[in-house]
Amino acid sequence: MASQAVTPQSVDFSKWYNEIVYRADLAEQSPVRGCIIIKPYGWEIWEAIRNGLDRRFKETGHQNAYFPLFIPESYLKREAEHVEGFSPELAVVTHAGGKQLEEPLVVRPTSETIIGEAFAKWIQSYRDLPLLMNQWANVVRWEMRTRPFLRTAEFLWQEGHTAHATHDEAEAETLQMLDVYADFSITEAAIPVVKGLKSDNEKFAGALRTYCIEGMMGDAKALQAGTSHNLGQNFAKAFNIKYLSRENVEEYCWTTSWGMSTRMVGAIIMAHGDDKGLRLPPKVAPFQVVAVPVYKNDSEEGMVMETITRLVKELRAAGIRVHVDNREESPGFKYNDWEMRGVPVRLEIGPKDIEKNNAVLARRDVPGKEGKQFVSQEGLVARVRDLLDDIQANMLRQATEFRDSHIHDVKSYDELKVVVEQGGWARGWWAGSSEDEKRVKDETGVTLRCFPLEQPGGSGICWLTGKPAEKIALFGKAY
RNA sequence: CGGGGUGUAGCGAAGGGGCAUCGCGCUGCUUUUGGGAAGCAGAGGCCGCCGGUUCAAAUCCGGCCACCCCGACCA
Repeated sequence: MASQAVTPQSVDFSKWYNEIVYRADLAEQSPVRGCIIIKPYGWEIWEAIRNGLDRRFKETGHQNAYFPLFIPESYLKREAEHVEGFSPELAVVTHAGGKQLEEPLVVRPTSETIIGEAFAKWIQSYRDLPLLMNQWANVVRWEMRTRPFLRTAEFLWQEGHTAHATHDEAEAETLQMLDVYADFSITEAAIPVVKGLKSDNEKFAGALRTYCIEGMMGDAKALQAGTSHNLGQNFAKAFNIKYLSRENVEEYCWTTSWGMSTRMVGAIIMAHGDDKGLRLPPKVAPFQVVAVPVYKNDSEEGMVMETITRLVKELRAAGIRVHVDNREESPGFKYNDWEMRGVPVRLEIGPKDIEKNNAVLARRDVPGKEGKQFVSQEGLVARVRDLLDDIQANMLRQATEFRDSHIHDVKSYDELKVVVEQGGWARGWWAGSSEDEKRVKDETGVTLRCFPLEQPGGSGICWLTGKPAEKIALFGKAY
């Protein structure tokens, strides 16, 4: 009866996830395998993510621009590691205008190369640095296995691209944007992500270092929700991005790139959903409040709708996103429907409430009668606003508690295997090679998610190799 | 690309040579409505595609295509 925050035991996520995406009307399948049609309700969640990020980008001095969808194949080939990393998943255009093209065009899987080409022209002097750009775009990666939002053949994202005079400036930028992602995830998406450094195995093709934020989903699996790369001088050298220094010496730039995608919509679904459906954090919810009228006949309908219209007007004037559900369905149906769609607060108004000048508020994050309260219509706006804040904070708290109770310290391979069995992340001292990582993946299915930036200090013994280790690493199953 | 499976109404399924079926959903009307309502009347089909066998094919045979699940890639 009572609906709990999701645990691996309560929901079969593989079935739950797709069903919820489609039933909640976030998206539907497209004629092309692995692509999705994002429907209005899903799009508005993405827009909330977009707005949250874009505001932060402006605050950190980045400008938006747009670069072409098509990239000459030869561009990709200029950075050896980059082309090797992306080749298997490229979509390539060979014909256009009724003719075979002289050089095939790649549909961008990411834009480092074409933006690098532009940067090379734009940057002459140290006075042009740093160059801080961002673009909102779609990219295509022909993945073998896809899931709506979490991994689609085409996805939407923002990709930031910057150029700097020194390694340290580029590194500072990389870490700053990682902080931006973490701040957004925690304060708006209510997902307590871990900031970390990727291993060489998992880093971006062509990068010096890749940082990431990892979130724990409701099934205790890990999802990389954003990445920030320090590209070193690799792309600068491949694309000839040079500047003349104050000392009149020609130098290669240091570049960065960073991105967050529509995968974040999937992260919000997976991190917060329960067995009744979605639970959306108020800050990203398309509708923060849904008003459900309750009435028996036309005269009651008139009275109820009059009250609702008045209250909704007040709520909207206070900047709260409200939807009025006046469909010809039973109230019970609507309650379940909006719970499934994850609306944080439901406002019920019926004749009995109007008699007492009351309203009913039900919160999505607290299940059943516990979450339902009868309140006066006086001061409703302030009450709803407080309630939304409380829900936002409570959802972050729930997700944090869930995450922390599913991270386990391990000192041996056997202990790690127990964690894999139970579900969760294993945290332990790590001093292993890429081959060791691959072996662990083959044998258990878990991968090295990241080296968290917050390290306890000191040193220890690697749980696999027994070698002295300087760093703690997180291992977990990934999406 | 390997192994397994499925294609019949918008969705989910039954039917295995002889009128194209059922449930949900959809449309209309009526009664309902404080936690997923009910009755009546309707609409909706290239039975994945191409070929073969047959008086007759959704059904049997051959080929093809698409999609799903499990492995190798990934924001």
